[in-house]
Amino acid sequence: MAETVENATVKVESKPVAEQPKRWADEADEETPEEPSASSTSEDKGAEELGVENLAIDEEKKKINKFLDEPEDSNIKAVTTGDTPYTSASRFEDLNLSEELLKGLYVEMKFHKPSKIQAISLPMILTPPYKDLIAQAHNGSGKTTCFVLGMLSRVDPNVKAPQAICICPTRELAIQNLEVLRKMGKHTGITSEGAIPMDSTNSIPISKRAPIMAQIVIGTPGTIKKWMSAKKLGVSSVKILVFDEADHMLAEDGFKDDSLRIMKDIERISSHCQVLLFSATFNEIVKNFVLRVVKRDHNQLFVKKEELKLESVKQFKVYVPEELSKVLVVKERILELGENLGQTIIFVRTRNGASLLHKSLVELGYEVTTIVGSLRQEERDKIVKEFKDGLTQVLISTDVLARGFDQQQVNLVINYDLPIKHDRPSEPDYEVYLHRVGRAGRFGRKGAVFNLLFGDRDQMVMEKIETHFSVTVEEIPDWKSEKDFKGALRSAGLL
DNA sequence: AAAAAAC
Repeated sequence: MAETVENATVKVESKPVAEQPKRWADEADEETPEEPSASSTSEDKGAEELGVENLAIDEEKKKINKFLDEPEDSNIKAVTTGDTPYTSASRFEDLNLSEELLKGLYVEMKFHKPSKIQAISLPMILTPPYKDLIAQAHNGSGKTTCFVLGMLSRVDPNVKAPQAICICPTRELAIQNLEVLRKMGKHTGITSEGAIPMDSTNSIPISKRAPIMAQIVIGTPGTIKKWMSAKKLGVSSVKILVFDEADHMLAEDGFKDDSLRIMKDIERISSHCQVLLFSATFNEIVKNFVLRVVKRDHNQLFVKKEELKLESVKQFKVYVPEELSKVLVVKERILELGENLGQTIIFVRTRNGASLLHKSLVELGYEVTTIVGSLRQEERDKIVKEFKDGLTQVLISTDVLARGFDQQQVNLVINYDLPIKHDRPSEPDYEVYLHRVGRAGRFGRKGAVFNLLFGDRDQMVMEKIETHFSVTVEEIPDWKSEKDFKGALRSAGLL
């Protein structure tokens, strides 16, 4: 009951309604609360229902935390091992944060209260004995705040040495996380540094640099590894190690080797290092591996894959008669209609595809920018900055931006190509699909995804995606009909 | 017939 009152006060804001970001906290008000009986079942029964029996945790110590004070948490399942009790934090004040950090949260970040995942995970992160944590939560639900706040809070401001390291899959994500960290930690005086590849022109080789003194380091695996082996990044004081997009960081075809190497090197030198693994996705294979990577006594938060889709983002599919028709759909339907709907990201499968689409749209008179990993570093930074500053409306991207990229004005995502497994092109890459969808609808905002489909393979891949996430993706009957597209945007709440 | 990082 207290929740309701609090939410009501939270909603008072001076911003005009149209601009006001929709928060998960608001979304929760509209959900039907979980039936009381469901949360009062015995623990054993609860464990079965939650599907934790196949998780590699100490059976004797297994314990389910239901967080009864947060009924809207019904779709995040918490499993703790050991006897440490955790209480969900309904307010940031419940977390013993410093005044400086609270100021960062309220004044700089303009947060009111923890989101679901923050309420559950932060006590787990911040309570001794600082157990490892594997945390899954919806796209745009505020995972970054969990680990950034975790790092800022656990760092001792008086120790002038690296104490927290965060590893991300792309330089864009590392930069973004560093920006969040600096904003949130503005009043704390805690120092930070980005360990990301630089253009050779304006960078000093690491061998000639002084050792890193920053208290928090956020970067990409290659550069972190390089700094460590060059003995410029000392890890003896590191007490918290974060993997953002952890499923990808520990996937066989991701950064598994680098990540394990870094983790082992740190844990060998720094004895009590807490490891945090965050992502919106953990497929079964990665999940099973990840559970073996963390220490025996750890905490877990997972979401069922059927519940991962974002309710606020409506998905559509449209069949086109030939591959080339996709350009026309983008141009004549989506871009012309989408002009005033916020920003758009168009995902393509290959760098070459990105370049071809870019040329076509520019020839047709559209202003678009394109980002791929092969661009020069400063060029990448410029394109991302322009998009984040709202100077560009439409961004073509490979999967370099599929994960984590946070731009609240993105309302439209176009899958120009569906994400597929590179070794089995008839198999969708479900995780990438979900991450791409998650670029729209940040923090519960409205959004739409258009999947452009050509041929039997696309149809099959799309069907598999629908089955996997138990979602029906509405078909737009006629790719040439402006009316159909308008109807779609209207039903997505964008028009 | 991939993208990412970085060698």
